[in-house]
Amino acid sequence: MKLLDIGEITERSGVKPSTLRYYEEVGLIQSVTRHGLRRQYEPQTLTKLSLIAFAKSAGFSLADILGMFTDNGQLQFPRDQIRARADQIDQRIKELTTLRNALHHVADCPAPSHLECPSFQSLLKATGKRSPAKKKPPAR
Amino acid sequence: MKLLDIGEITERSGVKPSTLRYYEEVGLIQSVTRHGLRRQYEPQTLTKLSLIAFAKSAGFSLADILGMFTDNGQLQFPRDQIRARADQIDQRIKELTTLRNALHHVADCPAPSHLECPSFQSLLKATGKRSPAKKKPPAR
DNA sequence: ATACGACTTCAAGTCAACTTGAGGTCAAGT
DNA sequence: ACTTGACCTCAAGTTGACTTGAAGTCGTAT
Repeated sequence: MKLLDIGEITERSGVKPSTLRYYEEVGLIQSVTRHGLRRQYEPQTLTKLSLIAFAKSAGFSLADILGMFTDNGQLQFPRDQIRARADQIDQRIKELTTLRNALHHVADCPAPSHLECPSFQSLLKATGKRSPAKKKPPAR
Repeated sequence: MKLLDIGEITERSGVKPSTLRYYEEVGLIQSVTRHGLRRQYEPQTLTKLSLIAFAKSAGFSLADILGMFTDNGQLQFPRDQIRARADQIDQRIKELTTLRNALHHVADCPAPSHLECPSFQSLLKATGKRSPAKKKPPAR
């Protein structure tokens, strides 16, 4: 089985060497051996990196992702967690949709200043009033 | 015109005192005077905070938001910027929708391991292959 | 007059996910 | 034998948006 240099991994995955070393440091990936000092990776590392990119784009943190691999390196992406995340994303989509509609409205609204636009005002109320405790959207 | 203590602003806006001081430090809000050492805010600061919360949730940074206020403190939310942001959000919505559908599929897919699900594989390819340069979604 | 508690300042710390920089190593090509 | 350049390590820096902590001030109620 042919092993890959870090440069090759970078080229084929788009993930920078510094990031790869960082991922190794936090335990996300491993290099199987060294050629001199140089890390040698198994080709399947590329798949793993795709997996990581995917999970990241789904809003999982690196720590979350770390938990998705079993001790023997197998993927274990619990289905209920996936569903939960899908629901969060759904929620986020709804928020963003409201936001986008609001923005479109504001952009087209003939009121001289946005503050005078009634929709904008009620939008402000809606955005500003919720959650005097937490502010972050569920899935970034 | 009745002025408000920082505690009152906090209570009515949900924004913590430390955050309010920070916002003042970066020039987003101002306190009009002091009562002893204590900042006193005009009531319209609450509106401004709603505005800030709104813009933040639309994906604008504090620096962006700072640029939306003129020197005399008036709101100036350029319509073309708004449209551009709306389009970015639209794009993000599409990405998230794809993602959500993919997640739902994966959660329901009968393949024993996700890696064996063909849709998941092509999904990985799609997520992992784009942009060997930049990785961040446009509007978080 | 004194205590209380709500505020104040300022510097430093936090978080995630990396990136940067200085200085070093090593295998392969000439 | 030597140069090249791709890699290495390790500590420290970066970013944005705050938060925390220690030590101090002040108005108001008792």
